[in-house]
Amino acid sequence: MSVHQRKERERADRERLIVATARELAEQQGWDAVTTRRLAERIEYSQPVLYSHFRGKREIIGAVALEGAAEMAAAVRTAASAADGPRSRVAALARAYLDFAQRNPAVYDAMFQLDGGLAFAHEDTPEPLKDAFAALLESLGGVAGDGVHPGLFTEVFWAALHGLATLTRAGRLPPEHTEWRVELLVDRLAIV
Amino acid sequence: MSVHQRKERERADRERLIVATARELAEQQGWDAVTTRRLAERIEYSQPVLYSHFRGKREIIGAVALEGAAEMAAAVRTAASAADGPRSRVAALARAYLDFAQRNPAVYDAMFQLDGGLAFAHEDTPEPLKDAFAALLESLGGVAGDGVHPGLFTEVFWAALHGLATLTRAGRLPPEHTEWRVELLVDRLAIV
DNA sequence: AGGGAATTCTAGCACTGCTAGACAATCGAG
DNA sequence: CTCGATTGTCTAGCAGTGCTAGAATTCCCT
Repeated sequence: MSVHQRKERERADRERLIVATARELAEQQGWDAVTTRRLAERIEYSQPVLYSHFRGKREIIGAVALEGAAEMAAAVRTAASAADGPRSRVAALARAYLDFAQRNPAVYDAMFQLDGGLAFAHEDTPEPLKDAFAALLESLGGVAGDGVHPGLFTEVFWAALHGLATLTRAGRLPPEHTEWRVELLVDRLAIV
Repeated sequence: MSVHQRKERERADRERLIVATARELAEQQGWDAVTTRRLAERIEYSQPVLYSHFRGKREIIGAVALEGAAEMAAAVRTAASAADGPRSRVAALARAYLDFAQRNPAVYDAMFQLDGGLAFAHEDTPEPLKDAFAALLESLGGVAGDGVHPGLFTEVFWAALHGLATLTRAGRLPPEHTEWRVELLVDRLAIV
């Protein structure tokens, strides 16, 4: 019985190793460099081992995305709770969001840019994704303004942050005045 | 002399055919289905012909993106000029933008999601891209509000639209209340 | 009509995600 | 402690990708 448990533990360890290695490789050299061969070589197993843990590359991306969602939710909550007053809390949330996207570009891609095979906006959406949205809602729901549905407001605010994050990182927006853009966004959208 | 001209004309025709076919194929079956082999087969030439017109697949995507940028600029200008009053003009612009993204998903991907090898926010940015931004600026610069740089305001508004477009299309936002989101965005961001 | 230049195609490289089937390690029963 | 069976892992390969060298063809001009 104990042998079986040990094996399961080792298997779970290896699965975590795969996800962590994929993430590391993606952050270092981009997702294009994350091939099944390179990934297998880095974890010191052969390719087919990957397929005994995940259905395919897409599911590995999905696993990185879920990990990232949990971290982002935590980062956003931490930043929001450290601020006082609704205005500065929203601003802190926005900065934390953009900061996370900039510091973990590959993870952010896994979450929103690539196909990780994850369902969104359904009841079968994985818990970490729903929780990440909930983390935004907690701080944003209160500044939606009268008669505006908190969820809808959060969606719009989130979309704006997402747009800033992706356009900036893709070189579509000059990276200089990021802080001013955040200020403008918070000042206009949030009703304090 | 005239023979040479005819050849150049035919060559230009073929180049347009390549771009149009790539776009068509991408809209029909997604960019993943646009392989050099399939594309070559559809234009009834062999693969290497593609490389006598473009450096590679990336440049073909870039060509589709430029075509799309020109069309989007036109669509935005048309919608804006048909509206009266700054408020409804901004709303019309926003709807036109999101409408374009929804109706031409592959083109929108070529412009903003994929790597078309295009430079942004530099002086060597291709003209159609600069003009598309200019089209937004024309209608948005006037509602930036006192003391807010029109270009910066346009960037933020654009980012918000881009976020809505991508998150909606990727299934990250439920497609229902799109119109409400637009209303909220325009009401809050634009100062009329 | 035929030499020369421009154009196009055939065939192939190194790579991708993924998998069937051969092989090796491990476990439980006698 | 040994042996058969099960589990786990690897080797080798498939069909596909973007891209290119060099052969083959077509076309133009004298």
